[in-house]
Amino acid sequence: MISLSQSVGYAVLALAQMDPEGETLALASDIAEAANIPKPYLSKILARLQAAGIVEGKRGQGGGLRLTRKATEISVYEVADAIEGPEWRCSCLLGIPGCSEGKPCPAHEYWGKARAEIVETLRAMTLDRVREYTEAGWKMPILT
Amino acid sequence: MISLSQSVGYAVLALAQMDPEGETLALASDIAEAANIPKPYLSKILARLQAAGIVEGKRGQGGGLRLTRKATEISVYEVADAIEGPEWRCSCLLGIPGCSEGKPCPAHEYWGKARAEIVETLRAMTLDRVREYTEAGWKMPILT
DNA sequence: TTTAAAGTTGACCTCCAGGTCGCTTTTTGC
DNA sequence: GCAAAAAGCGACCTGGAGGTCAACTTTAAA
Repeated sequence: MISLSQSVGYAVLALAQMDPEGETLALASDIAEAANIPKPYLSKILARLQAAGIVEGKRGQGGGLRLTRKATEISVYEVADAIEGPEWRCSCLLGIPGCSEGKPCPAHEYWGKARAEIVETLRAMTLDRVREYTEAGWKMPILT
Repeated sequence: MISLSQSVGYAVLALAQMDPEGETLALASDIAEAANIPKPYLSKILARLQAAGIVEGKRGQGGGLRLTRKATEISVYEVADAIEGPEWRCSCLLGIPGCSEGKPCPAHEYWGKARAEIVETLRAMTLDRVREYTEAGWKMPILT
């Protein structure tokens, strides 16, 4: 498998459901339903996003969650950092432990360039871009 | 993490240790030592490579393993198929279950192109190319 | 024919991502 | 002040990847 973790996908989709201006509050349960994410699991994801300062929660009746910045200023790159930690950018294509600039694996040079392009794309992929897809009718597929 | 599994890396490195002409037999324990792979785990990897017809084992005293084809004719792509199954090529960048052509996720189009390039590179990355690195002194780093 | 060298196999262990549950805490409206 | 509504938190379960072990089978050399 060549991909980010499922949790990052959930996080991106959840954030794309929220008010792009970061003004009105959304309920965690509404987000979970809209994005088709198990509610309890979404809580944990939101906790990480909160720790990273991407969302802000308000407790109590009438509470909810909102983006701390506008959707145009939040990238998938940043979300991946918040969920997986910054190491996700440093992985080796062949999964070889200890592979690094000093001890490059046979695929290191190629993968370094390809990964840099992917990272750049993810940096440019902001939440408002993702919203274009979700607003165009895309729904998280339901698990079997 | 964006990478293939560690097992694929082990498999590639193990194969790169063997006679590129597929003639002389190599001992599993020698391969394990040369490539710095836990011996018992290597056995399981070799079993899969054998099931895929990439290597051939000969039992008994004086036995060992050899490539069934020349190193120039075996690609990392093929090895990944043997170890992970053919699904590794179809994964979604965001790890979203059910993402497909019919139900593309917001990163689907971009990732489809990027993945195709990666796959092409892996197809062109044959074992003899990998050997160039290992012969140039590269060693699998030792785990802590 | 024995024996030691080699690969083969299945059971088992550990760790982590993904996922679930129920309780706790905070806040608002009445 | 109290009850309901919301987020927050910690314990727990599950499956698969990575890894280990010991027993088993095959085979060639002595």
